[in-house]
Amino acid sequence: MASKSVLTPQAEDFPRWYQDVVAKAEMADNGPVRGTMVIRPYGYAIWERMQAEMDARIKEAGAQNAYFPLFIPESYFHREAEHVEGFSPELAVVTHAGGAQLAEPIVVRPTSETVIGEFMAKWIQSYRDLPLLLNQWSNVVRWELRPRLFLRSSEFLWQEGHTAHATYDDAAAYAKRIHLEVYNDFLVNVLAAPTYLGIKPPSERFAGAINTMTAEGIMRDGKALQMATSHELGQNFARAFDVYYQSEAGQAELCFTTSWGASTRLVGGLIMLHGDDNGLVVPPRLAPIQVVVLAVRDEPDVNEACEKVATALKAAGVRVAVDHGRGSFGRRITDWEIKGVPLRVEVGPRDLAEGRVTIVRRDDAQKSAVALDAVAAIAPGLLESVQAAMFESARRRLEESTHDVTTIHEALDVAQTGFARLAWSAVGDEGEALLRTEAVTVRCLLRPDGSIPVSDTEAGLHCIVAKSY
RNA sequence: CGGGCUGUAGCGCAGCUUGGUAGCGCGCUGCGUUCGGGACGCAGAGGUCCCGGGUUCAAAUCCCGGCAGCCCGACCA
Repeated sequence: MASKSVLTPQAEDFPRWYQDVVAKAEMADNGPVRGTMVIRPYGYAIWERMQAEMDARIKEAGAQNAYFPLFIPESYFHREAEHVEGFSPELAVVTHAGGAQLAEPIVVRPTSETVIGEFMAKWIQSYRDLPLLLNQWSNVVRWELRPRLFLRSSEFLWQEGHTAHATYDDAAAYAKRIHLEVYNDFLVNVLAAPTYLGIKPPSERFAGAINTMTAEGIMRDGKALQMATSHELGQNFARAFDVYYQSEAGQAELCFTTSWGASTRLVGGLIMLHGDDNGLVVPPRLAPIQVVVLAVRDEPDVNEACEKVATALKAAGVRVAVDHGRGSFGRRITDWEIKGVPLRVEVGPRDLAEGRVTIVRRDDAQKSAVALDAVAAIAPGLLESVQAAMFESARRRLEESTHDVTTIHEALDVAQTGFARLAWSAVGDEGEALLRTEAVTVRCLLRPDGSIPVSDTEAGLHCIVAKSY
């Protein structure tokens, strides 16, 4: 009867806890090839919810979905010097196909700036064709040296947006719009993930970008995770792929491009941001299953009441699952807790005799007795309050884990367990080098009021320094 | 690519020192009893002991050579 913990406690061994959650919540398995990942139905359902929420916001921002090939000619990568230098070490390259060696090796895309640049050049003729706003949902391959499920797999799923604009200002404004209206809106309102929004220092920029925006979240072990990123590519890729347009004045002008992405890494972020010693905790607006209706006993009366509650919840727009399977009640509770379903409705003969059921919140384990007929009316509001409480508690953790310091050495100290915030001018190249000796990096630069700078050369910038995934 | 470690049932491991019938826990199958916080009994299924070679009457065990994986660093959505 007595339950010992199913998962390794976070405080004992955080990485082990993470692996336990991924396995026991049936989210993913390691694939047969090193670093690859099999995403199981529950993990994929969560990703599909992320996709749906982000896709709607991307379309709202005016971008259209398209699809470009997995295979890219190797020569494309050599057209942008920084890009090839940055990505070469992690490319998977096809040298043989159809039983023969290929004349030119084919790269399995690590990202698609190059191939999309090639086609932008074809499609853009006039200023009337701009801006061109594209997005694709795809898989990409990066041969990482130390893979971890969801956080850093050799192959991962993501969306990558690619846009072309007539002016620098228009490109910069669009990249920022995506960062705020797609990513931050999703992170705050769906994932309940507070982050620091800022720009990367030059050393951490995307290979080929002139400016990279990031959203840096804090995980429960105090490490940072980049949750999404938006790049201003300037004219670098446009120049490499001849993306010109004819202006109103009839002149040939080079476009300005952007790219931006969010990946299945967010699933790993979800686990480490909200998860506790009992498993995953999924924010209600994200959850593929928002409420599980649980029969205490597998008996006709109880099952009938479960179906009734579930039907009412569905009618109220709630995503619901019913569990009147066999097996002990305790075991089934534990399983649903590990999966992080926000609300559990327990239906048992004892409560039922009084016309009641018990509702249990996943986030704080609070139980309340509710009239059978009132569940559907109460649940939506309760889900919203769980959502709000989860964001608030994550926001407080972020705030309490961030410490203002003045020197690099203090920053190093703080970064062992959390985030250090200090003047960017106090860091410099030597400071960054020193931080690196302890696996600490500058996560982002931001203005004192927390807003996103235009460039790293702005005066008076702060920076966030931490260990990261 | 440097340093440390490990390959035995689906998963986690013992057995190896001292060679001799392949084991334990969890999981899985069947039946029964259970079910308000990981239930229990009984009966079962499941193995190229990472691969190749050597020593030996006999190798999971000893020797040689491969291969794979994990952890720590450099890289990274």
